[in-house]
Order: sequence, then structure tokens, then C-alpha cells
Amino acid sequence: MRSFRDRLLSLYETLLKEYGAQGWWPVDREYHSAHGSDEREEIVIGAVLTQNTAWKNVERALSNLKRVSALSFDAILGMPLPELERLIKPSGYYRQKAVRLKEVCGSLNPVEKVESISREELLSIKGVGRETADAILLYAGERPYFVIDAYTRRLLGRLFGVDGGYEEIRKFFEENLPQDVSLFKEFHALIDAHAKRFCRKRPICDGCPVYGICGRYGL
DNA sequence: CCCCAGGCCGCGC
DNA sequence: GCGCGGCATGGG
Repeated sequence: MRSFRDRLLSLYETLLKEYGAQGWWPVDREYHSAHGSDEREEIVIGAVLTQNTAWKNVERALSNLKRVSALSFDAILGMPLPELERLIKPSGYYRQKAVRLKEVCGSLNPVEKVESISREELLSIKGVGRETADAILLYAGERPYFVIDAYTRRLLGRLFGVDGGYEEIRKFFEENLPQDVSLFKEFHALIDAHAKRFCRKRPICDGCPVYGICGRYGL
């Protein structure tokens, strides 16, 4: 049996070939250079807004914030709560998220903190759970933490028969891959793309690019 | 009508 | 430590 290391890298290569580079996390560089903000602020804000929410709805909220030049920590921190609620409404849970956004922006202000803040400290912020913390650390902080979501756990369970809690799955990736930030970013994005296309709750196995290495079929 | 989406918190056990 | 209900919009 090949090692998990080999199998993981092989999976990565296959997904990359199949779906192409995903280029997560999407940011509007033009906006930030025009407004003097930092694109990492958009990543942090988006990470909160996307909690259990379709990205399309998050885009609406981000677009609303941009329209009033408020896609930044300073703008969000200086805005009355009801106005923030109104702007992010399309992303759902808007009352919770408005409060949490202020918490998170305040705690990470200035945004350079994403370079040094500890995972534990991030987790102590209200509104930041494990996945949000790791998304901030990886995509904004450029630090090698692997982001685990429902897709990742499902895929890992089916392909490799590996099951466990969040931290267990995260360590599985981090310990069986080179500690490479770009690899972590792209791999997570590819898993997402693949889970949406084929490895859904009710999987579409017909035409699946990793059918041949899927543990579901005892291979 | 239903279920789901790039989760998290607070609570009871 | 784990399971559960609540949170809310927009799409399929």
C-alpha cells in the first residue's frame, strides 16, 4: 500500500489537472489599491461572512460594502451596527455576523496581526471557530494551516477511509504534506471544487476523476 | 414543498 | 468532551 503522503500528493495532482488552479481566495486588488486598504482585510471579512453560507450570497454582501467604501477594518469598526447589518444582509445570519465582524476586525486590527497571532488567540475571538481561524491563518496570514470543511472530511472519509474530529483531520493533512502555503491553499480549493462537482452528499461517481483511487469501492 | 450553502455559539448532558 | 437548536438569506 502506498503511503498517505504519496496518495495525497497524487490526489492533488489529479485534481489540479482536472479542475485547474482555483486561485483562492478571491480579492479585489483594484479596490484596495484605490482605497488604501489591505486585501487581507477582505479575506478576514469574507471568512466571517461565508460561515455556512453560499459564496454567491457573500459576494452580494461584499459588493454592498464596496459600494459604500466600507470593505476595510476601519470602515466596519466605525460604522453603526444597524447599517452594517443592512449591508451584509444577503449573506444571512446578518445580526450575528455584524456583531462578530466588529469583534474580529477589532481583534485583528491592524491587519498585520494575521502574521503573528496564535491559533488559540484567534479561536478565543467570538465568531471565530476552527475553520474560520484556519482560513484566516492560511489565506490572510500565509501560514501553513490546512483548512478543513465538510467537503474535506467527506472526501477523506470516502477516498482514504480516514475519519475523525476536526483537529485530527487537519493534522492528517499537515503531517502528510510538505509545509507549503501555496500547496495548502490550492489543495483546499481543489477539494472544494471536486466535492461540489462529484463528491456531493449523494455522490456522482459516473465520470469521477478519482474513481480509481476511491476507497468506497474497495480499491 | 423540501434541502443546502466555504459554521459558530451556548446550552445540557 | 459531544450533540442539539438557533441563526437567515438566496438557489436548486
